[in-house]
Formats: sequence, structure tokens, C-alpha cells
Amino acid sequence: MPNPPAGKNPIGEHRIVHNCEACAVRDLALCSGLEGNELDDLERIVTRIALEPGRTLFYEGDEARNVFNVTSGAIRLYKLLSDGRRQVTGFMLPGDYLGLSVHGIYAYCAEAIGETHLCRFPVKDLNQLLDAYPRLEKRLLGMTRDELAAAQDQMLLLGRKSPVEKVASFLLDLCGREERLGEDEIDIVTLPMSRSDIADYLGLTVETVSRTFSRLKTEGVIDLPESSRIVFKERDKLEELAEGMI
Amino acid sequence: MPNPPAGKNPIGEHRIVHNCEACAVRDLALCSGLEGNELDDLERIVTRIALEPGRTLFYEGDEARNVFNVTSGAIRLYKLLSDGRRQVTGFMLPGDYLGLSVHGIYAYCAEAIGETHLCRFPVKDLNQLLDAYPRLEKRLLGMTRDELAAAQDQMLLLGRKSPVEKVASFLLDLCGREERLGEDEIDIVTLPMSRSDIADYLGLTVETVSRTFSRLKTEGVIDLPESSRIVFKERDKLEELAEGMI
DNA sequence: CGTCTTGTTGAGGCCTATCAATGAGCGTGG
DNA sequence: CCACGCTCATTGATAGGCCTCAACAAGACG
Repeated sequence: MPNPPAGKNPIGEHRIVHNCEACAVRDLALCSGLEGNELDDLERIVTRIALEPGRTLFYEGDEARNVFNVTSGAIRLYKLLSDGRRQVTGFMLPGDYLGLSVHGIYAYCAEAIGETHLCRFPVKDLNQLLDAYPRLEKRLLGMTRDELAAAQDQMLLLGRKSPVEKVASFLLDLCGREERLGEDEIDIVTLPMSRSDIADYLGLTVETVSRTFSRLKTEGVIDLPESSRIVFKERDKLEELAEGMI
Repeated sequence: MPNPPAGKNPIGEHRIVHNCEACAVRDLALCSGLEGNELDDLERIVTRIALEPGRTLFYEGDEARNVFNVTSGAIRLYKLLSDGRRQVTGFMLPGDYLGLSVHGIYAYCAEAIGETHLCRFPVKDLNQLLDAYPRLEKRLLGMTRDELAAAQDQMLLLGRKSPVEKVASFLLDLCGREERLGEDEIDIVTLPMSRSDIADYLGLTVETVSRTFSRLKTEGVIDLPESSRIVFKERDKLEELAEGMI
């Protein structure tokens, strides 16, 4: 079931895996735990799309016609204040599901960070499947619940943690997620997002984020071979920092 | 519907309204939209409980055996850091549902603010009902989704809003919720929680919260006849403040 | 090689946290 | 009934940390 052009680069698309069975995020995504008919029916309503870096998937306030599953790349979700202040509410990595809507309206903006591939499901069709396959609905509930729990952790971070604690938590969290994706380079994190994205995610400024990275490097807790690669040199200390135990 | 002693006093329990049909939060809670058999079965597994002020319902990390629906009073949900810093992640009012768990473990602490009544549902029993009644599962998904959207708003608040903007947003939000509960005193909000609760909810200190209330009062935006009663004198301005438009 | 974007580092000021004192409300007990 | 002590809220003074502004460095790209 190929394939849909998006962005300027439709060529990339036919390289995308076409069937759920072989999908890289098979065990993480919405489709996790489904079998046979369920998967076939899901596949019937899915469209694979690709986004080039910086491309907007949807805006807060748009009519929520679709939900998505990231299969590769990364998406930033964010909300804006009228004067341009931005809060990144999440980074969606392969396996993550996005498209939260309230009253049929998207609750945040979604933008591709790098080149990103997603599965797109029309809400209308998906709702029918939810009725037919309780397991799918349970999966959706589970993913929503997990995301809510993550949001609560983030509230603790935003409201009560210091900049170092925020950065340490962020790095460890990202590391955990990359591990779950099968990245076996333990203790090395690759940051797909910019300092400005990180700052807006942690409720800080770019300068503070940058200074904090530098400080952690100076103290020997991390190494920073490139600006987008973090090596954990003292994971224990990082974990203590993240929990405010230092 | 009087009134109930609590905590140590199981006697209170039988005084609480016994049937969902007559429940005050019938249209807000988990049970909203259910009928006949569904409601009967739900009623079969429910226990009404009462909590005195300050009483803990459960701790973060406890095994999550139950979920709850607030029927009267108010609950604060919070998370703690090892050194005692606290982040209140939400205030649960009548009609709200609580008991979020991940891997069967509660994701936050829950404490009664004032005298509070709740419906308690054993997760085990509820899960069986979810299988039998898709509508109930949809309702649960809907409530979880709404709460996730609220959490994202709160992230924006915590990460990017100034103290005045935080307080203004908080007051308006609370007002909206009280209105939905049928409080018809428009433009008057009764705060069930302390300044310290508010501070820990907004990522501020008590002093800053107090100063901000005073400032809003001085500027004529609100009135403050008692420390727990807020009168909106210029709602428009408050709304502008909340969205950072001033 | 120049330009643009992104990241890092520096200097300074403002805002909020901190520390401290006072005031208000409430229950208890004299 | 009022005095007392307790908790909670408010207000004041101070200081420290993060943001702001600014300059510089490092890549990315044509």
C-alpha cells in the first residue's frame, strides 16, 4: 500500500516499510499486541507519510481528523502563548502516538524535527475499529495513561526542579526511551532536537541549557563530543542529580 | 444527603447517597452516559467512602487496587522529591476521577483537602466491567484524554507563564470548573485549598502567591473578602492576564 | 570563502526565592 | 468571655539565580 507524497520528497516514501508485520515499531505502537484481522483492518486505514525537517503536521486548534504513530524520526509537540513564548510538551519518537484532541480539536502543534515518517489513521475510521476491537481501545487507553503519567513527571520537573536537575532528568529520560527503541549504545544519547527545543521543553532559556551542559561536562558527569551527542560518564551521579539528591 | 463522618467512622458510609441515579455528579463522573444494566453493575462494585481533612487516600508507589470518583469535597494530587519539594499535579473536584496507575502502581499521592466523599471502584472489578461495557471504557478514555489535555495546559503554565499569569489562569480555571458543577455564583470562586497548595500547584512560593493576590486586589482586578473567596471584578482583564496578553 | 544558523560564553539586572516579622483566624482552655 | 497558642496568610528586606542582552565560536551550505 504505497504511498503518499508529502513534503517535497516523495521519493523516500516507497522505501518505507509497507506492512505492519515488518514494522520497526511493531511492538511499541498502537498496533502492539494486535494480530490477524485486527492488524489487517488497521493496515487498511493507515497511510504512511513522510515529513521533512521543520514541517508542521498540524496546528493547535485544527480540526483533529487524524491520529499518528511515529515510525522514524522525531516530532516536537508544543503550545504557544500569544506573544510567542513556547512550551514544548513532548518529543515523540518512533513508537509514540500523537494527535490528542479535545472536542475534535488538536490540543497542541506538531512539527517534524528531522526527516520523519509516520502512520496516519483517520479518526473516523479508527473509531470504528475501536468499537470492533476492544483490544485496540485498551491499547489506546494504555498509551494515553502512560502519556498522562509522563506529563505528571514533567509537571514536577517544570514546577520544582532546578536547571541541572531538569537537564539531568531530560537526558536520562531520553536515554531510557532510546534504549527501549533498541539502541544498544548504552550510555550514549543522540539528541535529535535543538537547544532551543530542549529549553522550551524544560522551561529554561537556551543559554541556561547550554551552560548546564557545559557545567556537567566540566564536572566530568557527561562528555559532549558533538553538540548533539551526550556520553554518560557518571550515570549514578546524573541519576542523583535528576532526583535532586545532590 | 447528610453527612458523614469519616476516616475512622464507617458509620458515615451508609448515610451517603446510595444510588447513582440520584448522585450529584451523575453527569460528570465515570458513570456519565451509562444506563440501566451498566449503572446497576457499576453500583454493585462501588463503595462510598469519606475522608476527613488532610487524610491520605493513597501514596505514590502504592499498589493501585482502586480508582475513585470524587462526589463532594476536594482532593489534592501531588508528587514529592526526596528533599520534600512538592508539586501538586491537580485538584480533584466533584465529578473528577483519580487513581492513575502505571504498571499497577499509583503515579501520585492523593490527600483530602477538606471533608471529602468518593466512590471507590476496585480496579479488578472495574476492568471486568470495561470488557462488558465498551461505553464505560470510552468514558474512561475520554476522561483520561481530557486530563492529559489539562496536564499539557499546566505544562505551558509551569514552564512559560509569569506568576501573575499563573494565578490568573488558575483562578479562571477553577471558576470554570465550579461553574460546571452548577455553582451559580458567577464571578465568585471559593478556594478549597491553602496558599501552600496553590503555590505547589503553580510552581511558586506561598509568598509569591500571596503577593500576587494582593497585587491583583490592589489593581482592582479581583476582590478578596476572605482569604478563600475571590471575586472577579474585571474578568476580561483577568483573562488577558492569564493568556499573557498584558 | 562568506553567510546564516546554532551553540557557547560573558556581563549585568531583574525577579522571585529566601529569611524574617507581623497580622488574622480559630480552637482550646482557663 | 477572653487569653493563649497554633496555623495560615500577608508584608517587608535581602540576595541569589536565571534571564536578558551581547559577543563570539562553530558548523552547514551555497
